[in-house]
Amino acid sequence: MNVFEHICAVIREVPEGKVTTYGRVAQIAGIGRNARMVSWALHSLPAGSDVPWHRVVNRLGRISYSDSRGGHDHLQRDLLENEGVVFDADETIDLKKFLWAGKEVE
DNA sequence: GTAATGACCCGTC
DNA sequence: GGACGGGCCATTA
Repeated sequence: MNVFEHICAVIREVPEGKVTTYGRVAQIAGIGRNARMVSWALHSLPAGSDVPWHRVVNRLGRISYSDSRGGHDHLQRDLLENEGVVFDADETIDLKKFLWAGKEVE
């Protein structure tokens, strides 16, 4: 199976109001430290995908979107805030409260 | 076919 | 405690 589907499956497991990091998704997806593949997957995600890609942020809890993609990152932040995720004054998410534990704590 | 890049993470200085 | 570099695997040129 393509890692792409693995990554999508993991991201779909992320509940609303929660966020996860690339490394976490990569770990759960079974690709270890290949967080870069996660970024690639999100970058290659179709427009009508059921994957909440906006819940995927970097390890610091900041929005990752092609280095803000020139200013279109506000969309992702808006989606997260709409789900109950609060952002810091520095556009950073409080991972202590919103970081999705994942399946590794089963 | 080879070479370079990538919305990143971890380890070390 | 903070900053820098290297590395993982897959995709694209």
